[in-house]
Formats: sequence, structure tokens, C-alpha cells
Amino acid sequence: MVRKVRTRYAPSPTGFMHVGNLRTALYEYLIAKSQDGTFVLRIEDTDQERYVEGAVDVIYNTLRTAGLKHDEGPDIGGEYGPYVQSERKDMYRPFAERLIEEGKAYRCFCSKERLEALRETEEYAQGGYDRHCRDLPEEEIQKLLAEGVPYVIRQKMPIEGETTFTDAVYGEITAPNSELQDQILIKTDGYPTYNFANVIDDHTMGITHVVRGCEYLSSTPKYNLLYDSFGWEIPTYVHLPLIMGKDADDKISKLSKRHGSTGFEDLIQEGYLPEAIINYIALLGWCPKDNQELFTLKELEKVFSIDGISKSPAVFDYNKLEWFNGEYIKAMTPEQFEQTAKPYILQAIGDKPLDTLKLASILQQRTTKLTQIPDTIGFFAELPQYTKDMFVNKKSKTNLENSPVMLKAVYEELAALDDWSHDSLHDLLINLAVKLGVKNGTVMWPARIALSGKTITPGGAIEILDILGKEESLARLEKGLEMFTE
RNA sequence: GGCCCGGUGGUCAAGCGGUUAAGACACCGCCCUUUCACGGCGGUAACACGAGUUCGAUUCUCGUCCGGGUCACCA
Repeated sequence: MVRKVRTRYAPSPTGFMHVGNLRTALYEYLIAKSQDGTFVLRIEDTDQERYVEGAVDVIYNTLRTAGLKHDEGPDIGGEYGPYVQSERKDMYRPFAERLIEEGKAYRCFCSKERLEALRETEEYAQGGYDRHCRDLPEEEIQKLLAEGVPYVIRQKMPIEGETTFTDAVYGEITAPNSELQDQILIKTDGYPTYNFANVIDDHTMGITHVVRGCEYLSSTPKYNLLYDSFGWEIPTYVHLPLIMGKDADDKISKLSKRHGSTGFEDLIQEGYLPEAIINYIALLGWCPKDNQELFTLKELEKVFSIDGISKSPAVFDYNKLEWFNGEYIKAMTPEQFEQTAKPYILQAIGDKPLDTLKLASILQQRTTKLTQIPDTIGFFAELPQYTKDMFVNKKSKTNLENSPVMLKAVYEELAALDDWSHDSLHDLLINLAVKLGVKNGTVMWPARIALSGKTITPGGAIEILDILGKEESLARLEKGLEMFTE
């Protein structure tokens, strides 16, 4: 009988949610959901020195806005609680002691000073810890214990031979045991180390698939030795290829802050939509059978499978992320877009009484990043300084001679217009072009320049007139005209 | 340095012994259009290298090179 899939996302509360971690969480979520399994959240806070206030909330918030709903966790409980390691502190030690009794672990009384001195030596560089306390005589141990000398508990690693394990994405991996150090299980402060707590928790929580970045590939044999020591079933390992970043010199390395915004929060701040981020990172290291690119989370839950996970590292590409973002923006209803764009629109126009829905409508098809919005519509709030030569446009057949003529004609027609609506504005300008015997662009270009002070604008002359309103439009046209009389 | 993993266009990637080596992003060109964008059409561009195995290797094996990861009382 096959056990029901249980995966877990086990972040440390550092206050920062890196996209690499998010992607791991995503895959864990998807592996569980695609097989009708359970996704567990566990907080790994065994490092008391690194504790950061409010960091746990960052994790909850990220998971929530990303849409990755966990089925068990500190905030919602579950049968396998508690889900915070510091609250499980007492359960680890007995396991370590059991290993001591069975001769698979030992107390190490070496001081930090001794260890530090050891690190300076050639010997350490080659073999690591010298296993000084591995075979301490029993009476010596009792004596040190009685004296209250602080100690850690270390696992006895095999000195010879090799260990082989199977990873669901990388296949069979073999490493010599001589690489393995007698790793610490319990620290002097009584807390378990990450590796130890991980194994105990994963087993006691019934985790079936251990999904993590492949930086853990080389420490996996240690984990397995632990599982074996306890006689526990080894979980299915799913190691994920790393996400890389490219720096200014095109050098590639593990994605980090120097590569730009690499935290989920940063990306949101930059104007990316959560759905777009999720969609993009889902494809960073995984590919569906049919090469589909646009996916909702729900769709991913259906089609995700481990065999589509890639082995080679992927470079994070902001270009592609932005493309996804644009796709998601375009797919919104006008109302949805207005709502999400509103803060950015307001940032540009302040309390000017402009129609935000109309502004949103000219923005939607051309916005790929929310943060572009203030810049692109800034001219609505205030006419920027511009130069006369901007009236010249070859394609529209405009020049310094005919531009003022067009401006004047447009001004006069518009001044007489009562029904200031998109449709009548449109008809008026098109008819004007016909009347003057010129192409549409010859009328539209100078008007748009005078109205916006920019050669590139969202929307055309008609949309801008409509949004600006009669009074402001006429004032701007007049101002444009003045440039030619000076 | 030891050990482990990886190596298809600039980027993400399909491919799993025989293909004109897909697709997407980016880039370039054309069309559409009142600008830009959107959209449509088209284009440039890749199997790291060297030996094997095989009738035949991008695909399998080995070596080289390159890249990355890892070697804590951090997670």
C-alpha cells in the first residue's frame, strides 16, 4: 500500500523570503496537491541567535499572497504538532540519547576553543573533526559529566565504505563515507542542529517526500545514516536545481540580493503580480509535457509531476518575469486592473479629478510592471517641458510649418464642441483630417504632442483629450500654439 | 583542495540512437495603427571539446574543460 503523500515546507524565520525558497515551497505544495497529498508548514527556529522579530509573519504573508495554502502548521494546527521546532525542543534529546546507548553517537566535550585551534591545522583541513571524544573511556565521561563540562552529542560516522541513495530527480548518487564528519546532533544549548531536527521531524510528521534545494545533495548521506540508525524508512528525496543570478559582469552565481530584487516582497514592491511570479518560478526548473507556459495555480496542481523537474541550474530572468506579468495584467478585467493600478495612478495624478477607470483602460494593454504607471501618465497631472522639434514626425507628415496650422484648426473645432465624449472627439478629429485633406496622423500628432508634451504616450490624442477634459485640453493646445508665435 | 552535481541559441527549455534540433522570453525586420505599446508575420542564434560503443550519436560510456554546490555548536 502506498502512503499518502506528505510534503513540508520548513523555512527558518529570517525575515526574508527568497524566490529560491518560495520556489521550493511551490514545488512542495504542487507535489502534494498533484497527488492529493498534504502540505505541511513547519518553522525551523533552532538557531536562537538568529531569531528575528516578526519573521514568522513574513512567512505566513508570503504563503498567503502566493496562494500556497498549507494543510497543517503552527497557525492552523494538525495531528502532528507542534509545528514550531523550538516548541518541540524536548523531543529531540531522547532520540540522541538512544543513539548513545546503542553506540551510534557519543558525547563530545571539546571546547569551542579546542575546535577553533583544530581548524587551523592541516589535519582538520583534510579530515575535519579529529573524533577526539569518540572513544573516551567511560570513567572519563562520568568525570566530565560530574564536573558539569558542557558537551554536544555527535553521531558516529562510518570511517570506510560508501553510501548510495536515490534521488527522484538526480537518480542514484554514491559518495564515500570518509567525507562524512561526526556531525553534531545536539548543541551545547540543548537545541538540536538543523540536520538532526530535520530528520526527527520529518519522520515523526510522516513526511514522504523531502523536497529541497540541491545544496543539500551532499549532506543527504548523513541524513540517511540517521534514518538507518533509527531503523526508519528513508523518504523520497526530491532535490531541486538551484536558481542562479547574473551580475553586471555576466558572471553567474547562486541568486542573491546583489542580483536585484530576489525576495518575494521585493518583487511585489517592484510591481509584479503574485500570480505572475508563481507562474514564472514554476517554470524555472520544471517543464510540462506539452510546453504550456501560462498556468494558474489550480492548473499547476493538476499537471505538476516530479519527472518534469530539470537537473541543471536556471538563471533568473527578469525579462521573462516581466512578460508573464504583462500577460497577467492583460488578462484582467478592466475593473480588476483599475483596482490594482489605482494606487500607482493616484501616485501620479494626486488629487486631480481625472477618471481613473479611463486612465486604467489606456494603461492596461501596455503595462508590464505596475511601477511603470506613474511615469507613463505623469503628463496628465502636469504638462512637461517639451521642445518644438517634437512636432516633427515623418510618418505623420508633420513639420514645423503645418503643425501650428493643425493645432489652430484643432483648437477652434474643439472650442466649439459641447459633447466632450470619446466618440464625438473621435468623429471631430477624423472629419477634420478629411476636411483639410491630410492623413489622420497629421492632425493627431501635433495635437498629442501639445496635449502631453511627450512623443510616446499611453493612448492617442482622442483618449488624452477625453481624459484631460475640455478646459485643460484647450489650455494645452493654446500653449502649444504659442511656441510657434514666440 | 576533497567530494557531489550539472553543461542544447543571450535566457528558460523540448528532445530520451536516425528530427530540416521544437516552443517561449529577449533581440532584429516587416505589416497594422493618430505615437509608443498591443496584435499579426518573418528573421538572426544552440547540442562545450576529444575519444570510444554503434550502420548511425545532441541522446550511451570514458576523459578533458567549464560552471555550480558542499565540506560549521547556520539553517
